[in-house]
Amino acid sequence: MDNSNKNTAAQILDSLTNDILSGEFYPKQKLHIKTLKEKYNVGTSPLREALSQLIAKDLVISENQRGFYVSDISIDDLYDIYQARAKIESLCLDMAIDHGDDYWEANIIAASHRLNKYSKLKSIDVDEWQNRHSLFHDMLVSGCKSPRLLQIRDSLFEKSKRYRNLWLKENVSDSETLKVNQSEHAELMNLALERDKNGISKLIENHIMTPVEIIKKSLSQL
Amino acid sequence: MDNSNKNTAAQILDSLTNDILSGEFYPKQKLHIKTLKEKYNVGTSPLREALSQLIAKDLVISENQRGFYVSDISIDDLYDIYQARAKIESLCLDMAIDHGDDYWEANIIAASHRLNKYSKLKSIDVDEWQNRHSLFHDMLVSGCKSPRLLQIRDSLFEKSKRYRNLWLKENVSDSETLKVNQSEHAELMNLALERDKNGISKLIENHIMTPVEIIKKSLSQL
DNA sequence: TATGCTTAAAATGTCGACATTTTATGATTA
DNA sequence: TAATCATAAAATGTCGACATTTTAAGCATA
Repeated sequence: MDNSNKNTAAQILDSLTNDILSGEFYPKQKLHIKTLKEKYNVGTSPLREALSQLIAKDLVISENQRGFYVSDISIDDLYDIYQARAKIESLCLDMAIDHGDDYWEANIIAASHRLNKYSKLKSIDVDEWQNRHSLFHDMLVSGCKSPRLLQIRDSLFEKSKRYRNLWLKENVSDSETLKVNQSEHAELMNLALERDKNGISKLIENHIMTPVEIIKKSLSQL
Repeated sequence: MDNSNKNTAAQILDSLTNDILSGEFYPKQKLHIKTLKEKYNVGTSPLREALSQLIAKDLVISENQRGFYVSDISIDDLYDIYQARAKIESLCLDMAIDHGDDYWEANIIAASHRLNKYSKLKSIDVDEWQNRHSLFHDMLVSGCKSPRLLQIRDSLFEKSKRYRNLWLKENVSDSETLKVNQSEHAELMNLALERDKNGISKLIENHIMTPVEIIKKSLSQL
């Protein structure tokens, strides 16, 4: 957020990441050094440093002497990422139920309330809904005290954003979908508070996998 | 392995990674640009690109204008990484049991045989044992067809190497430990072939967590 | 002695230039 | 016409220099 304390490389990393996730750069697109330098008004070094980090994050691939490319997307990858997300989320919830305390419960209830209220509005801003939605799920898994697993969860979620964007635009305003979605959130909260591992495991995997079919359709139309 | 087709940055990345994992650079050590340039005989750009990738892999941290440091290790992190590894490995095995076919079974049996034979030798080369051991576990999870989960598994395993090295030197030659270890491997194979998810889940988590206590001791002596 | 300030040394991060490799263009030949 | 080769253009990857920031040293002051 606050770029004032970041060096050029870190700032470009943010911009590039955002531009890839949002789809401004399309999959497999060649990323010409010269073009990027002009676009972001920077020199070679910080740009290449940012690209190097994106390579490690699998958002960019490179071939020696042949430059950089936005990594590809595919239906297989879509399915794989969401599948992995579902399993990891389930794992985190499992551990959260083991370790969650009163504050964990309270945070879930509060986040649920905020999401609930907003979902009932007539006109919904996608970004705001997304914030509240993310926060609700964050609170659910926050009881899982494993930094590494939560980090993996974050990184998978970030990767899924490229696909997720296709879904959000189409469905967050669809009230029928939203209603189903919202009842699942209520149920998730109940199962968490009841510490029902098996129940929440099944539900969360389904919940996360829900968009996949819709995204798959959008994808095959491209 | 074959560096001929890699650019300087990629080569240094390998060297740096290895030197950090092996402990040649100790935790929290300052990584002076100038020193590294002389050590690896390279210029600024490829060096900083390699460091950038190590940042993304959490092996290096950096503060703007204050340089690069080897990321720290701790008992908490040791525990967290191994815990995460145990859970992910269990998850992969679960999926492998769902999807594994005859070839999967055959590969497990073959890898088990190779590990078995080598473990019975009087003098054991740590590297060779490590190779066969890794391959056995690789075969077990290979039935899990999720590239992302396997990638996460690899990355966690790499991170654990910094700690694992402390254990290996002390215990791979200890015949008593090795015997227990070996019987667990046999049991893992049986459970996989019998498709016993619950059984293998418990065993693998224990198996992976075994070294933690020993490493913890080594760590607190440092 | 301890604290704060000034100045010098060292280190970081960025830039533009250059050498090398790849790609595109166009001519030559079968 | 198609294929091959030579040449020119473009792009990549590396280097060393330079500006900026941080750190250390030395000095003065309380």
